[in-house]
Amino acid sequence: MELHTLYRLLFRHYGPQHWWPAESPYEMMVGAILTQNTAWANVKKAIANFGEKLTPAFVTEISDGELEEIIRPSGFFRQKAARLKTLTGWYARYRYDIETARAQGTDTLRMELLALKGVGRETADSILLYALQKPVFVIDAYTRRVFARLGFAVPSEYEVFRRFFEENLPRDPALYNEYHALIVRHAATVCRKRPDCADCPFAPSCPGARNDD
DNA sequence: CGCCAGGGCCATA
DNA sequence: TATGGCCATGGC
Repeated sequence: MELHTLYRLLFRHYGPQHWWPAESPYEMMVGAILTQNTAWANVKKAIANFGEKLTPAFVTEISDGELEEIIRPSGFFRQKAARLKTLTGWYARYRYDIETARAQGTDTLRMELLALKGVGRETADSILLYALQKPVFVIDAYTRRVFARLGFAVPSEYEVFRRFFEENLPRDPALYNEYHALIVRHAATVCRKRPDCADCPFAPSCPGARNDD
């Protein structure tokens, strides 16, 4: 089954997902840090704790301790507070302006993000795609799980798996955006809770095997 | 109760 | 390259 065919099945089944759920590019970046190995419900609590003050200036100015208390519900709050400071420091290079950052080349932006302590491949790629609208396909645990279950030989190397998507799909950020969102929607809110896969959009292609992660 | 969630860093072999 | 320990909260 081709990648784009699987995308159409997901889209037909779940419809548009309107990702990333954030009111600004900066809020999106913050969410990318906070959601590291963390349920989104906890991230929402942390983001809500910012109130109307979720801005680069605010995060830069408050103390580490205060920031930690705000994001506490998202877990790993000490390291994540430090990571937010680091990421915001990077954003300052572009005067906290998403269009200024976006004018920079994708490869350069990716290298800069990966150089930050606390920003790994998935976080970097999420920011590149969802905040900067760059054509980068995001790989996460759900992507591996879903495609392993579909019978794909999922590469152990992140970059290899990412290239697989980017080389077999049109170079379209909007498509990558929707595709990844649909994978998460499928894996996190339906497939996981219904092992019987009675209403699986991939049926009968998806064997529904559980020994895949 | 235990399990685990939209990772990443670091030490170790 | 590939594991394993660690970080922490909250929903189920």
